[in-house]
Amino acid sequence: MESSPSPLNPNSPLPLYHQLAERLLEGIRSGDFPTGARLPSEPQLARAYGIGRPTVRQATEVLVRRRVVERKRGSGTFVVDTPDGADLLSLAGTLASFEKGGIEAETEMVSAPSRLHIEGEPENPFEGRTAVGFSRLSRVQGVPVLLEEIYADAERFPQVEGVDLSGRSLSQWIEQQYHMRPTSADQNFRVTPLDSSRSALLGLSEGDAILMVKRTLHFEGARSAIHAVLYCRTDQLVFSQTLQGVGDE
Amino acid sequence: MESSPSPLNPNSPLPLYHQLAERLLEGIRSGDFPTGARLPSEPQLARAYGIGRPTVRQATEVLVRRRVVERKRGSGTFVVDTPDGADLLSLAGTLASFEKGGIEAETEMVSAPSRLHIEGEPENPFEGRTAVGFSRLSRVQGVPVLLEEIYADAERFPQVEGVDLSGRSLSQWIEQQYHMRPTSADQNFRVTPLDSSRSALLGLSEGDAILMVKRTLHFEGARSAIHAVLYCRTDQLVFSQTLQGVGDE
DNA sequence: TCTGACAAGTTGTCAATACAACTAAACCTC
DNA sequence: GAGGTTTAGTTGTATTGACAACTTGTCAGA
Repeated sequence: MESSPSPLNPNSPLPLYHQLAERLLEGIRSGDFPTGARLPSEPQLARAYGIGRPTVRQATEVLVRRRVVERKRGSGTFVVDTPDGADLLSLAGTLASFEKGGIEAETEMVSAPSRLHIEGEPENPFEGRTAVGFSRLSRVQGVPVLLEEIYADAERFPQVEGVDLSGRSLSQWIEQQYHMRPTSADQNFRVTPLDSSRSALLGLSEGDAILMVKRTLHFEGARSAIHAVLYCRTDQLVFSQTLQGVGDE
Repeated sequence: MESSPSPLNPNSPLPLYHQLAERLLEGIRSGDFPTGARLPSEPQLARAYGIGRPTVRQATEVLVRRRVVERKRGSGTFVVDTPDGADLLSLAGTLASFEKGGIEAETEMVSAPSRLHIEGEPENPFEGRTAVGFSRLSRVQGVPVLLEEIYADAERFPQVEGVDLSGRSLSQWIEQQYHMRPTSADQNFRVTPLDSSRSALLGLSEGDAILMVKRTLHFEGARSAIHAVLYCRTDQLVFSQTLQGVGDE
């Protein structure tokens, strides 16, 4: 490790352990700590940043939980290989997963965000209420692969109406705008025949079977804040998912 | 809280924080702490069990991570509503999810575990090697809903061959037998036409579209240890999933 | 050259202590 | 009865310190 790093800011609203976690993450992302590299030991980090070892452990615990590093008793803390692939059905938003998986997708709005009164959709958490709804279609190499119909809580995120979301993740926009991240999601999967309008959008025939995923995202302090229905052309793209264990490890 | 609870065992190989986490979980599962109930405070638990508050916090952190409880600064630690439903496509095994969701499913073996040489299946991690393979069919109210073709690493889990897995989760069996839990899973989703043998098993017609999920489970120290192909009758059962955030919260 | 012992490092667990930030209930006043 | 203040509790963050369990590297002896 280089000479004494710049100190953490004890007056920051971010706790010290959090600041250190971000520092270490920066180091990993910048290539200072490539995959397989061993991080400075806990006592070393404690000395270098002038904090206690339990605080260092809390920082590395954050990275352990994110699967960025793993700790080996007696050996050290190592940077872990981050799995590739378009993790479209995991918690990260769909467009974020395209980016992460290195897939060039072009997304166009099918309908712009506007207030909709939701009726007759019992699985939609906004049933009987008003949501901001919009839809968009993603293509890979010109072929439609994903149609999304998205509903956001109009009261929670009133500014959604004015945003161009053709090229960006709604979750990322919410994180940037409201500093909230999805904490969990519920989704279910069905094979369903397409109606005529959706089949036209997706380049299929009416009645063709397609994978439909209904997803409800929960944010801290805002349960069921976003609902999305995804129509996935699994014949054109592998819709993958990585699940992480939730127990203590 | 009742009078002094029985003490934790400091000589146990399970750490104290882990023992306390299990005690609290027992209390939640037994109904002592129903949904919404407030757990004894951290100082109270520390006094009651004769341990330090950081150790209590470690115990409750385990339960926070499992989404069993949530902590509210200034208020306390509360038991969280555990979502219902058959979480079949999450990390827990399929049969475990039936049980958890209160769905009575009858499962029969279609083929018993036997050593198979895997050829011509590039997505199977045992391609070109020998795995222990078997298949089973689950019915709900007499209707087939799920066909599973499962492959386990023959070298890792040689004893699979002799086990009756018609009514029990392979993951749970592995945990019991080898003390290993799945740490993560990769899966992908496709809509595919059924061949004649599988359609017969599932009560469908050859060529009918079905949701096919290919899943690879990773255990500590045993990556890609189990591979399963699931054929899901989404017309007969809701195949749901709960995803948890991985970041620090 | 190999093996075993030892030393020095690592992470894992645990504790006491202190203060900050927050919540909820009780109490007092109008 | 309502509103504001105070009090006593809660969780969150942090520190110092200690010992256990493990790994790795070095060294000495066979």
